[in-house]
Amino acid sequence: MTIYDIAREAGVSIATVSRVLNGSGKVGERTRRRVQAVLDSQQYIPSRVAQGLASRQTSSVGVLTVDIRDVHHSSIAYMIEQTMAGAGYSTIVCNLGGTPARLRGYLRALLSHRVNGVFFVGSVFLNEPYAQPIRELLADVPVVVVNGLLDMPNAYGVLVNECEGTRASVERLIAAGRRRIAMVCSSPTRSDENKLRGYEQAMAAHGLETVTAQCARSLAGGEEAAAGLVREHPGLDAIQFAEDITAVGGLRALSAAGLRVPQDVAVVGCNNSTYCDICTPRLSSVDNRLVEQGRAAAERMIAALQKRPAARVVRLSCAFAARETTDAPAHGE
Amino acid sequence: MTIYDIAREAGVSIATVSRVLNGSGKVGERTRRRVQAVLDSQQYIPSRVAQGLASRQTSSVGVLTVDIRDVHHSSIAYMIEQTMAGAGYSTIVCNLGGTPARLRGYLRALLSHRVNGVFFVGSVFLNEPYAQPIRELLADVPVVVVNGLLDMPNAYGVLVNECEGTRASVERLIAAGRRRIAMVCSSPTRSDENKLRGYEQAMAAHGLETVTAQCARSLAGGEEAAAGLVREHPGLDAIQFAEDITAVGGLRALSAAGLRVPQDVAVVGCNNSTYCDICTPRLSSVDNRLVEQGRAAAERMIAALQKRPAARVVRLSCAFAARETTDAPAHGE
DNA sequence: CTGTTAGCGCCTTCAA
DNA sequence: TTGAAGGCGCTAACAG
Repeated sequence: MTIYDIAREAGVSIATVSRVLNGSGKVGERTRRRVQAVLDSQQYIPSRVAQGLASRQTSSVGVLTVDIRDVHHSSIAYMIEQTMAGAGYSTIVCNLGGTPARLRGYLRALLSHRVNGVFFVGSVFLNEPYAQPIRELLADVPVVVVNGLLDMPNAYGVLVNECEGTRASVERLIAAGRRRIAMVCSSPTRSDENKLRGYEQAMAAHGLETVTAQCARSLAGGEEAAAGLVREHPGLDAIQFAEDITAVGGLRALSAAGLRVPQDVAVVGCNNSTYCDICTPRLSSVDNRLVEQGRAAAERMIAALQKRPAARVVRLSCAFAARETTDAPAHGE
Repeated sequence: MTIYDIAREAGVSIATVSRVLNGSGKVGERTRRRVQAVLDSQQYIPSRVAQGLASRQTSSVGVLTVDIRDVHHSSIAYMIEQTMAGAGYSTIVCNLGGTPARLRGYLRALLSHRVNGVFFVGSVFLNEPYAQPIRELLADVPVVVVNGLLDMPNAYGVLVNECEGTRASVERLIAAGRRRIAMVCSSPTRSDENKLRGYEQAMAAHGLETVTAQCARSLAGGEEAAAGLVREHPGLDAIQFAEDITAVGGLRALSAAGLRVPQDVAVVGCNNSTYCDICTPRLSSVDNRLVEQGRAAAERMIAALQKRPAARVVRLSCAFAARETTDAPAHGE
């Protein structure tokens, strides 16, 4: 079924069919209705492939993510897909894995599909080994990084103030009387750098000594890190983690070490994921607004695709999700 | 940059360029090398859009899922994407949500993109409100259901023996001395029906009375269900859940009711997801092999795409992931 | 082994 | 307002 078939049956030319199909150009009311009737009765589905070839509009976008099994990434990808679908775009998802090795391949695939835009989920993509191929290959389509901004003219970004969010979280711990607070990072990204900076600022503001650790981004990683921390820093009374999953691991280690949470050690994660409600005790977490990140990214992309003017950067601020691993807030919060 | 540009620069015709591009037809070694050189130097990326229009091979597939944020679905989608990518296909994902309302729209979008195949993740798609539009619209491309089989000639499926897996799990509980075992289902799907059947078979085989409950597919749902169960069935000593997430909720309710797990009540989930290691105590779970499901589905699709003969159905069997919410296995396992 | 030539299904001037 | 005609970039006979 092609527009030729429709045109013949409606007794018009394909140009007219095309016009009613995408509401472009002037079409007489009568002919429009006649054509539309045929369109409906035939259950006609236009070929985006042909449309794409002729107009360069493929109505598709690509989403590059490290691993969609990660709740963090899947919730952003979900919002992107839903929002783009609402605007008539289909979403191609790519799971890159932990290294940039397959990045070029995926970008070439997306380009060969002539996607109209590309999303990058996560600040890893700001690292040079990723950023370089991106700048090199993606000069002609809008690019939006979720939680970051690439240095290229066609790039847009949504930035979450994780530095401030973490600072506020640590300030909160301090306000609750915690003094020996450690921070555990788990990935070499801008995002983690910002969180760390927030932690350092809060500690510095109160003249407190910092204690930091690095670990693998996994339950076991967080477990090890926390175990090491409490072993080497006996008086520790709080730990701020850069990820919920590592924080959950931390919870396990603390429990194993005979420490009570939050009485002896308070714990805070980051991402405010489902994990927070699943672990015991329920994990308090810095909420970096994944849902809003995803939606904002998609909306920014849509604006770019429609060449609507809009800010290059969308800024979001974190919230704090208080649960059971931190002290109840002081009076008046 | 098109094959015309390449052809001109290499001093050959576009047909030759096309041939070396997809290794079809005979091409002299010398010319092949010459063309290839130009291809490389120009960083040429063929347009799958044009290829798709000319050959109907778009090198893309669609994945319909209820909600990719669900770990269950995302791990299958992940495996599908990775496996398809390995075969040169891009994956378009669609999050349908809990009702079939938007199904037709998504199918039309996929069809207009002329995807070469479609995956359905989850046995919900076997329910008639879903199955009907699928049969109606998807007669011309291979369709594979992950954990189910649709009744149409071009459909393939991977089936996990969840009935048997659940039966084995319950048998295991019985072998450990449990007698008053309840089962909690959480979605109106074939999958849950099978699990329930397995439970019933095991109970019947030992002349035990069944106790079943239904709940929302969420932490709170499982929590409520378990709370109700222990309230109304005081002697309960084990609960088999159809999902990890509801089992985790159950854990919370049992703890709140002052019951110890597994001493007083043993608990088993299903899916063997990351949740199992995050909750406390760690959840034992029926492992329905999500990874293998995803991979098998993709491999089945690839076979269909290449018109390679292969079984219409791939059958997988469950395993059991023993953790802390069930008794240690009896000697000799 | 290589080139010529139709399409594939649709968009988009340009005329009428 | 409507139609005719030339691409878009590539594949696939069909000739040579």
